[in-house]
Amino acid sequence: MFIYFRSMRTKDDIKQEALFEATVKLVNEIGFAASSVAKIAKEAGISPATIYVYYKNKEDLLVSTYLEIKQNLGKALGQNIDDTTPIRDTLKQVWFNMFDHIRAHPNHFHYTEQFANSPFSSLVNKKEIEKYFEPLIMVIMRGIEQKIIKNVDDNILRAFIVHPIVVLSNERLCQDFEASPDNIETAFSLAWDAIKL
Amino acid sequence: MFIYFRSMRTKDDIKQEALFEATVKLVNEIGFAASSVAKIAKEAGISPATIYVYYKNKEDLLVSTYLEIKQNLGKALGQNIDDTTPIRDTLKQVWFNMFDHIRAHPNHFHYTEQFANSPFSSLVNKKEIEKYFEPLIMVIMRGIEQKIIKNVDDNILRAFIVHPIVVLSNERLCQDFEASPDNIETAFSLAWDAIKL
Amino acid sequence: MFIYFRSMRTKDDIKQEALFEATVKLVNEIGFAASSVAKIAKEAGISPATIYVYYKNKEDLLVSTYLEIKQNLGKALGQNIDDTTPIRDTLKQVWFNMFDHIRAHPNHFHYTEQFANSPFSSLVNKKEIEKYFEPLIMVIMRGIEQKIIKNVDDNILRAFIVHPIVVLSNERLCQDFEASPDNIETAFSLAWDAIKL
Amino acid sequence: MFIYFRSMRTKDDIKQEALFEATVKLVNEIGFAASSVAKIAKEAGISPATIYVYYKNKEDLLVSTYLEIKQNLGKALGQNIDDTTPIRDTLKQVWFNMFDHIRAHPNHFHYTEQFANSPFSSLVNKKEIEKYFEPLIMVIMRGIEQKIIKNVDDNILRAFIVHPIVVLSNERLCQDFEASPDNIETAFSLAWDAIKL
DNA sequence: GATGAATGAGTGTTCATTCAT
DNA sequence: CATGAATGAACACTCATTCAT
Repeated sequence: MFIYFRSMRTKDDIKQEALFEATVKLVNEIGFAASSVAKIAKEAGISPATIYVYYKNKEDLLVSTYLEIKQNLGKALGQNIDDTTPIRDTLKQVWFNMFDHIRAHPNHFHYTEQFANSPFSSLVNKKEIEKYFEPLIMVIMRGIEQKIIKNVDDNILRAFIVHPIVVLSNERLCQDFEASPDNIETAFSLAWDAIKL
Repeated sequence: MFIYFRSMRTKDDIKQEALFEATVKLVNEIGFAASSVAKIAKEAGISPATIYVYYKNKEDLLVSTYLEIKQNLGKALGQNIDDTTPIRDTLKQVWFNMFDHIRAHPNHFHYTEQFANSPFSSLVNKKEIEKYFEPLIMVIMRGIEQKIIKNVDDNILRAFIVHPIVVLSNERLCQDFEASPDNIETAFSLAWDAIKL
Repeated sequence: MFIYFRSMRTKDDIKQEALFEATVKLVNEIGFAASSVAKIAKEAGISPATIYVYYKNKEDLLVSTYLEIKQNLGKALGQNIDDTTPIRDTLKQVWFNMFDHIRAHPNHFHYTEQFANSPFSSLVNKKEIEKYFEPLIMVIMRGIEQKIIKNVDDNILRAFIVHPIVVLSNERLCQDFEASPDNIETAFSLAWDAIKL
Repeated sequence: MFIYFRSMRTKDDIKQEALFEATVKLVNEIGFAASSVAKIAKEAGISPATIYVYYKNKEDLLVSTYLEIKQNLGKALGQNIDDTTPIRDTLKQVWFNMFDHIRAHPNHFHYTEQFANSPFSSLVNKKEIEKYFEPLIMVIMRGIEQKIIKNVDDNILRAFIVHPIVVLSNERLCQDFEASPDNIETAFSLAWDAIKL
């Protein structure tokens, strides 16, 4: 009976998963612009026509893949966080969560970087993406209220508490950076110095 | 006859300049992936075949355009800087130089952002690019030596003293950020807090 | 159990009827060439695969639809006709029958016009179609025998007593023609003048 | 020098002519819907990509081909006509002109029939086409004014004086009709009987 | 130096049809 | 009986690049 259920696992899921992995892998290997439908299909071991059984078109495939990755990242960020912990410790936890997640899924991260600079980028609802990162935003707001964090423009704060992680994780920008716990901790202390009052 | 030669030489330069502008403009308007040789040629008012008189191929055109922009940025960064000024003031000058340059040439900046995430990115010699930014690097090194700036990994320092400008200037990342002198000054104070000892 | 079988048979008929209507509707709306199997199936509310339960292939579906329409037209033409009525009155009755039928089923008519100019046209047996129009042909032959109608080539007679109706009913050819009873009667008088001795 | 001029005949014209002929030939042989860009290119002995050097897209190729044929037909219709000839004789001349032209270019005629029932048909300006047939229209109007031709709806008159030619020339509609001078003359006499007062 | 013409290779996408369920 | 899944073949079209002039 168990085996029956396993075999019932619809081909849907298998193919769709293969497509997701193939898409991410190919974008990592040959870049976004060069990742054609035909090549993705070949990598996934299916016919190009089959992609259109699962997705409306290429855009749908790429955007869906992006959203899934972003959602997973959002989930990972909010782990092991509670309201009772001091602001600094909470931010540090988020900081490490992000580094850990990116190191565990480097090519997922690379995919999002590529996607964000592609023409498809404008098709995703930024507000919806931001939803995934609400926990982080809330902590920062609490810090401002408690006069622990500088009360400056949101964008500026994020440029120092979020983007440095992105930059340091980006192989293209920081080719020789070793993401050791020490280095990550050091980087966080700079970020904290930047935003703390 | 002399005039003929003169006009021939002039024409060259005009064409090459037109190509540069057309390339940057088109990448800004329709994105990197959609900027085909044919469209660039049309925008520049020349035949696609003529591009191959000036550049070996499309890659050469795009990379050359990138390098020229980067070189100009490097030059702009080093302006009004001398060894006698205090480290903080020097860095602040560089910081404002960069903001001013990006605001004066927003689509040059946008081009480099697009280029950096294209498949052509890997073709440029990073070391050569870094050369353009030597003045900035020297100042930071002096700061470390003088125990004014934290003695940490290069990449980390740059993530806080260079990339925040890039992030804040990127319309996609900071859609609603107003690059007012006040905001830029504030952002610099955070950057300085991050790296100063 | 009995009811079950009944409902199964009914369902068949419903599907086939839905397919007929969907085919005609789609050809009217998007044209013959653009009417794919997938779209017809969607319009009929069934799976594309189901079409192949009822028809051998696309060609079979389209040809069958054509033949059914033609048969209905043939039946309509022969209504209210008998041998005792004078030739002219009989022809006039047929003439009006045809106009009435076309106006009652404009998209059936449009379908046949589209079909006739499609690659599938050559697949239908012209003789079989002609069978449907035997009554009309018989009247004309009687008219010739009775020396009331000119004794000329069949094709010529038909070009004046049948095709004018088709032409005048064709929206593409006669965009601004109003098929009022007066106009139809007038048109018939021209047709009669053409063929009468 | 003559040879020089001959060799100067731009490749343009040769290819464009080949494309015209290939398009018409293919539509005659396999029908409008089945005439793909690739097949037309192959028939013309060029690469599919080359078609896009001469025409904006498939639609442009097909519409241009149609317009050229229609224009030629229009020119042919108006030959050997003057205002002094009696109405009937003039119409007869036009009638024969049309038959002659269609018989001289049967596949040009077949192409227009196919085109008119294609989705591209709606893209041509009907008024512009009608311009080509102005001479014929003028003669009919003169006939009405002189009370020689019945004063009825334009569409009706055309259904009897123009379309019979089209019908009789259409192999699909009149498979076994022999377009002998006698038959054409006979057909004209029916047409005249239809429209004359 | 400059280009119009030409193209093989590729693009994303839809097609009619089959088949296991 | 009915269908979701799957696909090879075809579709219209664009690509970067070459070459004769």
